[in-house]
Parts: sequence; C-alpha cells; structure tokens
Amino acid sequence: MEKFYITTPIYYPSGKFHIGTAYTTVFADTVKRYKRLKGYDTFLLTGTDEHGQKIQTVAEKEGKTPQEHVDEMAKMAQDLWKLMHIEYDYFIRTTEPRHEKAVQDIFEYFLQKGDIYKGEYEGWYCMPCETYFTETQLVDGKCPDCGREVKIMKEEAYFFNMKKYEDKLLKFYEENPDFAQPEYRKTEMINNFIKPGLEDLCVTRTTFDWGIKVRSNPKHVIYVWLDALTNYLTALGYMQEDNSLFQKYWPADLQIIGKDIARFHLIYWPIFLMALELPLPKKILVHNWIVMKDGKMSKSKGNVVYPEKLINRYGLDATRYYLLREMPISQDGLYTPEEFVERYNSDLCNDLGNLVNRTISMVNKYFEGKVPEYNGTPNEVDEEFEKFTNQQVKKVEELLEKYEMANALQELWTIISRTNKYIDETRPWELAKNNEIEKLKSSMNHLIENIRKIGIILLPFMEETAKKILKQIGVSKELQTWESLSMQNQLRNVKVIEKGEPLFMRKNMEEELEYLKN
RNA sequence: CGCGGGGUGGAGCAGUUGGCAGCUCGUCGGGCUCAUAACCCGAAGGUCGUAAGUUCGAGUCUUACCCCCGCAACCA
Repeated sequence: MEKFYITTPIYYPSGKFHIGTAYTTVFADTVKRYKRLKGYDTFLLTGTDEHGQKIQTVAEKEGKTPQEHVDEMAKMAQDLWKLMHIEYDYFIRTTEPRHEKAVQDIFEYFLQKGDIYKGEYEGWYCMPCETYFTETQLVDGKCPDCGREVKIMKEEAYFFNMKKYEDKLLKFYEENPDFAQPEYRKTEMINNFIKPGLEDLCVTRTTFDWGIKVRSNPKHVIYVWLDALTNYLTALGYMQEDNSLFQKYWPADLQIIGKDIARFHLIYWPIFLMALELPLPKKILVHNWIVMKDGKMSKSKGNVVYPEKLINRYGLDATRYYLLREMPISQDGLYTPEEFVERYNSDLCNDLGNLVNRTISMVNKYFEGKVPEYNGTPNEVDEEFEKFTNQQVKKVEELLEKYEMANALQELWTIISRTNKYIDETRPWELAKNNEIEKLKSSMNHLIENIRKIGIILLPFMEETAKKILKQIGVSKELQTWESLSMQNQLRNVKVIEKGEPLFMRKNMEEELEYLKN
C-alpha cells in the first residue's frame, strides 16, 4: 500500500485557536480522508509548539507555570480537533521528552559538523518584554508589544550556517518545480531572501529558559525554528530507538502551512533537512488567510472568529463546508457573516438538502421506497445526464489531486444543480400521472445514483452528512466506496428510508446575523 | 526604494497555452408542484484599474502609471 504523510504546522498556543487555525487543520484532514478513501496508508500529524518567551510570559500573567499553561492549551487544541472530527494520527507536543532529546541530539550533530557555530546576536531588546525585535518590527522606534523604549543588546548565541546551503537550495528549487504551491511563494523567497544573500539563522537564546537546553552549553536555550520544524521528524521517531514510523512515512508527501510561516518552511526547513542528509518533503502547500472586512483577524481589533461559534449553531459540517468552499488557495479569503448564512441556506439547504429530501420522497411515493432498477434503455436525456455527471466526477478528482478544495466543491455543486435540473427535465410527477412507468423508473434510478455519487464525494469534506445521505438512500457498503464512483447501474434491492430527514434546515438571515455579530 | 499578490456586471469570485466575457448570491419576469416558501427557465446589469503598444483578434502578451493588500530576515 502506498503511504501518504501529511502535516499541519504545530500551532503556537498562546491563546484560543481561531477559524484560521481550524481552516488549516480541516484542510489537512480532508486531504487525509480523501487519500485514505483512495487507498493510501495515511498519517496525519498535528500538534503544538510549546516553548518560547511568549508562553512563559502568558503563563506568568495567569499565575501558572509554563508547563501548566501548555498542558491546558494542548488539551484545548485536542478538544477542538475532536469537536471538528480531525482524524490526526499523532498529536505532537514539543515539550515531549523524546522530542526534546532528539532536538538536543540534532543540535549537537550540527555543532560537531560545523553547521552551527557560536557567535554574537545583536538586536533591539525590550527589557520588560524580554524580547528581541528587528529594526523593521519596531513601531516608532519602540517595542511593538508594549510601546516602551528598546535598546541595542548583544548576547552570545549559536548560529546556523545558512550560506553554506544557499546554492544547494536553489538547485533543489529548480529540480523540483512542484515543491512549493502556489509557485509564486518560491519566487518570493528567492527574490526577498536568497538573492540578496541568506543570513545565518540565530538558533539559541539566553534571555529566557522555557525551551530546550543546549546539552553542551545549558545556559543556551534552543530557539524556535530548530525546535519547531523538527517536530515533523521526531513525531515519527526520528533519532529514537523505535523509528519504524519514520522509516515508513518519511519524507512527507504534503505539508500544509499558512503564508505567515512560508519563509521558515520554504528556506530553513529544507536546509535543516539537507544538513541532516534526509530527503525533502514532496510538497509544501502555502495557503492564504481568512480575513475580515476590516483586515486580518486580531485580538486588538476584536474581530476574531472562533470555530465553536459556528459549529455550535450550524453544526460541524456546515462549518467545514464553509471553510473549504470559501477560501481561494492563492488569495486571502473574506469571511462575512452574511456570506456564511447565504452559503448555508443556498448550498446546503436549498441545493443539497432539498435534493436528497425531494428524491427520497418521490421514491417512496412512486415505488414504496424501493429504488427501481434501470432497464438500460438509452434515452437522450438520461444519457446526457450520465455523461455530464461522469465528466464532473472526473473534474472533481483532478482538482482534489491538486488540493484545490474550493474548486472541487464548486464542481461538485454543479453536479447537485444538474441533478435538481434533471428532476425538472424528467418531470416524474407527470410520468406517474401518465403511467409511463419505464421512464419513471429510469428517472428515480438516475437520481438515486447521482445522490450516491454526491454522497461519496462528500465523504472527505463532511463525513457526517455524507453518511447520512448514503444511509437515507439505503445503498450497501460496496456502493459507498470511492472506487464505486465509476460504477454505473449497480443499484439492486436498494430501499430508501421511509421519511427523509432534512440534512440542513434553512435559517433566517436577520436572526443569524444578530447571533453571528452579537 | 525593492519584492509578491490583487484591481472583472450591486456583493463575492472563475477565467489553462490570446478567439464570441463566465459562476454563486441578490434583483426582475416566467414555469413547476416531488420537495426544506425549496427547485427549473428567462431577463436586466460589465468601456474586464488607467493609458499606450504587439496582433486579423487581448481580461489573457509588452511598457508606463494609479489604487488596495502582504512581505522586507530571525516575528507562530
């Protein structure tokens, strides 16, 4: 069986996760489910990045130890992913002893190899925040966090020799044009960072101690990226006694990240791997952000949307649908409450829910719930309908292969629309009245057949709904597999449920806006 | 200054290698009654940021300019 290893970033748990984080994770989960349906042996990794100054500060503010704080946050994350039915195979925490040990080993290896050297780090330091900033990060020459004075400080620190790998990286980019998606991200990296000359990366700090200590010099703490990025390796057992998962799943097939951390994943990450002499991931998918009408989500603007808010009222599947349907891959996606409700009503209730409901009702009315077998007599309308559906199914698959979720859903919805239209074309109620039984049978058979396909394609996106659909139309397990998408006219002894349960109920826009905007 | 992305009917977006400008929602008119006041059809609505160029032909290529967003090095 072919393997497929997919990762999300490990999220920094300084606060509750918003819908942006949920989006990344749902995206990864959907890819995983799709690949599994296609027969791959999948492994999905997510987790939390639990070290650093900020965690220490937040914990202190809450009167907790950093460990207590990250324990709570890791639980928060796991609860959220459980709520969202994220089927991760492992949840890594960078405070796990096995990760810490492996990172220390990697550090010593680099040190001994000469990739890491001791030098001096200089930057603008804010005493109360205990944090360094770069010149460009400063706001009016002051600390961007607290607005107080900063001063130039120097400290002993270890650096990773990035320059050494510059050419190798460029060569790798060239030889692997599909490494970064979308491609312009790579261009961005080359123009902004590589062409001007890579600077060596500072990989340790002495100004705080909530982190992994350098074994050979414990007053130094390993600073974020070497600690964070290596999680993709250590989670599989890299540099540990049992590294069977690592042997099996590495290199990653798909790593999904947000545009904010593109630089670290497109430059430093490949270089670390080169230095470890490990194969590089096949693809890094950089998605954009969910933004609000007034710009990006931020606590100071008070425009942050949390996934629970949507899930609690509209259900998980509606939330997953919205996130995946609305976000263009190479552009920021705009979230508005209006649009959320609109999509909910229009796509889920009117198009999908109603289609399933009305079809089941007709099969019950005309055939006592038994889906008639199709006698196979070709008929222009039916033929065209079949052809269109098969074409669309193919298109959806192609888009899924390219991880274009929003487009895939859009194409799936054209099948749904086309199926609604088919009802009008065949006018079953008239066929029933005129006793044109053969045509009526064909119509019902084709409708159920299409709903079956729609249900299957929906599985990776919204499993609950998909399963409800497949259960309501009563098809057997063999006709619920991804493979069975290409099967035609296999419905035998299928019986729909007596009373179709509505999948989604329409909502009143005004009421919902009040709730969403509260 | 530089780099990347974007500027398409009221709103949100598609537009592969240049060839009659599309989709969803909304609006207006019609149809249907199986269904969740849902569904189907039709119509109105765009000088595709501006200017110039290449071409038989440009939203799609070239150049200049304007506006919006992001990045700009150790910030998740």
